[in-house]
Amino acid sequence: MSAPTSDVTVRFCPSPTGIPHVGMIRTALFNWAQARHTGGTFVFRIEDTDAARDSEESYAAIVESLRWLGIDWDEGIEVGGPHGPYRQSQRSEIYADVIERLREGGYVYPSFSTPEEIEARNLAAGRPPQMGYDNAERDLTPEQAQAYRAEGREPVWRLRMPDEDLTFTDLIRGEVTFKAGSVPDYVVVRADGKPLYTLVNPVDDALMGVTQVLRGEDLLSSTPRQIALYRALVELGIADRVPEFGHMPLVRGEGNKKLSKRDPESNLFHHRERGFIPEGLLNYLALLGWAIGPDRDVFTMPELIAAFDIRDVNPNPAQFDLAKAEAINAQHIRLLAPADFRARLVPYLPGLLSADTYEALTNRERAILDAAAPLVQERMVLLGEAPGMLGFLLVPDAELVVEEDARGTLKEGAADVLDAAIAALTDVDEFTTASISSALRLAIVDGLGIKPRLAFGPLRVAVSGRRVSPPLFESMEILGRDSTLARLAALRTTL
RNA sequence: GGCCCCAUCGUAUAGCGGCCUAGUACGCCGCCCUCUCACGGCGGUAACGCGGGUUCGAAUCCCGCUGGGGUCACCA
Repeated sequence: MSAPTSDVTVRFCPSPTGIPHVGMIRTALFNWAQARHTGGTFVFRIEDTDAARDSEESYAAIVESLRWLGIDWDEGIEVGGPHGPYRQSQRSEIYADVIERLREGGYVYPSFSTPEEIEARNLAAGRPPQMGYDNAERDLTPEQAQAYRAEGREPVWRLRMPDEDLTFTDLIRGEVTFKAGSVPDYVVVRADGKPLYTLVNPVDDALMGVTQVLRGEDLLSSTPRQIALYRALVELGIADRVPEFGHMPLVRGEGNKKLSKRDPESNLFHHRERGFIPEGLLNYLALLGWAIGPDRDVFTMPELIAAFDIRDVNPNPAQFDLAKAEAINAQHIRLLAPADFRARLVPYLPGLLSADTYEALTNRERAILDAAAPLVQERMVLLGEAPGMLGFLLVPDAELVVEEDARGTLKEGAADVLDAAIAALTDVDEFTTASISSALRLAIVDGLGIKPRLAFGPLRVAVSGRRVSPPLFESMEILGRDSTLARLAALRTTL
């Protein structure tokens, strides 16, 4: 967020409906990366022109998402800038003025047909009903318009589309041409006078100096309409130029449909709750359509910024693969500095800790985390695994739950093993990992002649209540002698 | 249906005319390490949709086909 060193301006302009979607975040990420790579400006605008669907909750969630991920913006909501306001719901006067100029210039015309009438005309003419508007009112006379108004009809306003082929060079796909006549004149102003996305999006891009429009492929087919409007804005002196466009591939879900908003995997917060860290999720999302190099797929955001160029993005759709995402996340968890990792664990241990930040914890809690975090850092894929991995260290002995599948692993000799362990650990001088290890090996492996693999299973179950746990001797050291012995004895009495 | 986009292992990708008997990562399958699980190490499985061109030479360029996707609102 320093002064721009290039005139590249990109923007992220979601409409605040629903929960933040990973595809939407990927769009924000690529725009941000493009701005940061080029030294340009990243604008964050909100397209809330649909009062029926927009919500403040959604707005807040989107802002929170970007903040959590560390995607910052130079201009836009909350931070302001020279082209504000950045919420379209607050820009009505601006649009009213543009609409007036569009009318005066004859770029838009009133259209009185209802959707039903349009469909009826298509049917009557033997055209498929999906063909849409037939441009029937392009040349309505003032008298005809007056007649409609006399019937009490309020028109929508449509932009006159050019009658020739429309071509542009997509930054990701190269040259794209739409055939003349394939895009009908479209509505830019509702009957109630309120502008639509089709108008405000290009208008704001123009006013905010956007030079590259980078968005999802789902908007590719609306590009000719935007370019047509843009040309009008240029002629009216409202825009200096038509921006470049780049259409990013869609993020697909299982199968090959677009990742649905209904799918939990599309929900950014779902991933956060499960314990994705920003570094991991962002890295994975960047991999959907982009690669940093031939034999590498783990990288940091500074590395992404250094290497990113929207022109290198793949045009083909990418499937969201949770397993791969988790693997990438696991790698980033391992890359975290130990203290950083430890601190991030805290919010994922609700109910097991007395506070939700490391600093606010008790000394004992901090000591446990200090010792235990390094033991689990390379065993975790998601921070949400923390309660399962560390819970036994934070719970009073009496409240330890021995899980059924863990108890199920106990064999005949378990009681003898526990007895031998209790005896050995009672006598051991220093209750440290090294001495615990040697004492137990001496007593059980050597003493009872039981293979290590079988010797420590019952102890693990007794101490952690689970089949899988952090390293056993280290865990015992953290618990301390009293707690360890209490747990061994507790399990012993149930055999 | 019209328009538009896309096409390399199951997935994400590298490849931008010869370095490709196609590389990497995830996944999967073995083996090693090992107190569990991970980590790490070693090995394996697996792809250029099809057909025509262009070229000395094509995964790479062109055309067609096939397949998939997106979009056709007074939503964005």
